[in-house]
Amino acid sequence: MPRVTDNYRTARREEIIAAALRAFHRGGFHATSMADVIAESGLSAGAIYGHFASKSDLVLGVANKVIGSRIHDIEELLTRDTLVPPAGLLRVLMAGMLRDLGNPGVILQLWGEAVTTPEIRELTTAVFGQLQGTYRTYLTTWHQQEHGLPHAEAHQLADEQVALFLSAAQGYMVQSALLPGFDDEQYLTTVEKYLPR
Amino acid sequence: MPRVTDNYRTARREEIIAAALRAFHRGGFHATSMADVIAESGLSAGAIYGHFASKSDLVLGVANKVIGSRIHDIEELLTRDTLVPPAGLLRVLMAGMLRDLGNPGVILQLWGEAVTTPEIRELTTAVFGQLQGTYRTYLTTWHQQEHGLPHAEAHQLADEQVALFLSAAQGYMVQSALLPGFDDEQYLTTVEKYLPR
DNA sequence: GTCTATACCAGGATAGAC
DNA sequence: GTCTATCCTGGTATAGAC
Repeated sequence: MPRVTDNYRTARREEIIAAALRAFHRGGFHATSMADVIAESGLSAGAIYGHFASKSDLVLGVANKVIGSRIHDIEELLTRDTLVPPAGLLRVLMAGMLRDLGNPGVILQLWGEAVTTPEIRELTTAVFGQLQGTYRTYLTTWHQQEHGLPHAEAHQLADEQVALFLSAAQGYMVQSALLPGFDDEQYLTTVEKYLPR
Repeated sequence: MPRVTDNYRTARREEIIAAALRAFHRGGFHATSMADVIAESGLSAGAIYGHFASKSDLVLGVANKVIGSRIHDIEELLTRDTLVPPAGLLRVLMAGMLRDLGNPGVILQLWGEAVTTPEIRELTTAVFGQLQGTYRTYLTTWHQQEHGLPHAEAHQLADEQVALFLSAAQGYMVQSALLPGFDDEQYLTTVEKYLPR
């Protein structure tokens, strides 16, 4: 089992995915043809179909990439031991998203796609689950440490507050993608001010 | 200028739009073919192309319908003189949306589409603008009446809080469409509890 | 593994009769 | 205004050489 070849394969896949992401970023999933992706990648049809069985397979690959980065961010956050306020999580997540996506539009497209495409839906469900879980854990710890609540109480509080933070994240994405004069700094400040601390 | 004919025309258009909405609701904008819409409407290709120039024209018609209902809801709310708490607005808006959409998925698809299609984007921008404006007005009045704040102060407060309510609405849609165990009543209760009153 | 060239088809749109 | 039948393009995917 040739080790070098494996590395090569995955590298090529990444390369293609990156190109596809750029292309989709411009035109969305459906308006973008394989020819566009091919042009963007600088490769050929044959090369791409050697790595991805179909266009939807490629879309799935891109979705995994986009969403995998989020999961990575979350896990990275969990390894830290300094406890920033819950709203701070939001800052980190949104910054991470902008960093490696450039623009939150692709996320909205993914959500739209998730409504009707089972595979994509599974992905988004998984991420929301992760996000939920992370925030729940975070908030529970937070309420214990910061307000000295017993675990059970902290947990219950966390449980009911999770949805708000989820909304704050989702609202950020929608508004930054579609609201002309969106001011992200202003938004995050407001969230910090009003969401539970 | 035949008056009856005009009524007839718009009625047909509505009929077609309703059928298209049902079809899109099942399969999304892109996976749904004109053949699907035609079957769903019980009409023929010729009939539909007599009323809509193209598929994207039809999508635009559907978008206008979906989004027009929201604007109508908002205006309806503004005519009332009893002032419900700001979070109550949310209740009414979400209920209205579910009433005549059945399911918020189409909204997510619309957002995804808005990212790359200028005409759809204009529509969503318009609605967000309306929503923003409505909430701003509402919150301003609310803070004056409920907390006796002077207008300027109330206005400023309203200004910074708007984004939160927008997020609450957007989060509701995303979560109810894509989060398996979403409990809408629970969500609204939480929003009422934590968002500014 | 990658290239070029091409087969093949889904589906949007139209022509022409009624 | 609406119908049926059909055209035709854009775009996915493959065949076969290198």
